[in-house]
Amino acid sequence: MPAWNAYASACPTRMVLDRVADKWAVLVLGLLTDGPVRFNQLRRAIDGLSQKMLSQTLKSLERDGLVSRRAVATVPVTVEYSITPLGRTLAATVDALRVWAETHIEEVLTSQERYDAGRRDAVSV
Amino acid sequence: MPAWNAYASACPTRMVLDRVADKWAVLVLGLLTDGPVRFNQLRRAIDGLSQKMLSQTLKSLERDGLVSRRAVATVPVTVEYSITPLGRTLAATVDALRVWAETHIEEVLTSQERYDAGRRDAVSV
DNA sequence: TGCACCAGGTACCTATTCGAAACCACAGTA
DNA sequence: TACTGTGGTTTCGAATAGGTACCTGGTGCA
Repeated sequence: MPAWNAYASACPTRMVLDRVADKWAVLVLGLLTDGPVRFNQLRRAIDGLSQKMLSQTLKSLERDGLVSRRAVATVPVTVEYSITPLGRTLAATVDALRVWAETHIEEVLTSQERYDAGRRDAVSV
Repeated sequence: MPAWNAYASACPTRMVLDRVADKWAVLVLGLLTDGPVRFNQLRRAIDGLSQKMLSQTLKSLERDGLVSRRAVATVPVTVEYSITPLGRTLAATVDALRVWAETHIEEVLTSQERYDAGRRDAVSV
């Protein structure tokens, strides 16, 4: 355990941020917490998500071991995606972020309004 | 409190993710937890950060009420940036994410290696 | 006089990203 | 025969992010 330094470039923790930064990834991860979902089910569930981005996102998530893919030899070959235990722990952590957002969003919005309304009074030279 | 739905597009919590997605923002926020820092101090502290991105990042952070800006009328006019109480709570939450990354990074890397080494055996048709 | 440093702003240019859409093979249905 | 739905891949083009470089403008220093 080399005690990763987040301030060094090329830090592995940066990768986690990149994954969380991907809005589709967190949405997919969130949907999968309730159980396995098929490809086109996901596509229809998340508005604005193209099949390209979905397959790309799922590939990344699978590569990171956050979701698992299972192809079922049904009539037209359906593919089931489910969240892994590891993915579940990340989803829980991201959820903490969601809680923060819900808790403090009003403060942030208030600050933004004050800022956008020209905070000339805030200039404390 | 409308119980924000993260699955609806244009959700405010999305904004929080976008902010966390900005690697420079989290790094700046992290540096400011130790105390006020000046503009060029930040720039020198974070390798690879251009002044354009720094000023852009600081502006966003200030707009969101996460950091506060204070211009000091010293010899060549220095500007001091410090973290706000609100910013500190976000930094703490993001820190949880960092902890997750440090804890599980090896699992993720292992998974990636297995994936990249051609997981033909994983095809379970 | 010329250079450097402070805190940025601005213009340009490139690389990545991402959506739209076409294409794939297969099988059931009308 | 033609169309639908399954799970994707590929290509194209537009938008955006972000780095480089140059600008202000005041001041101390050589």
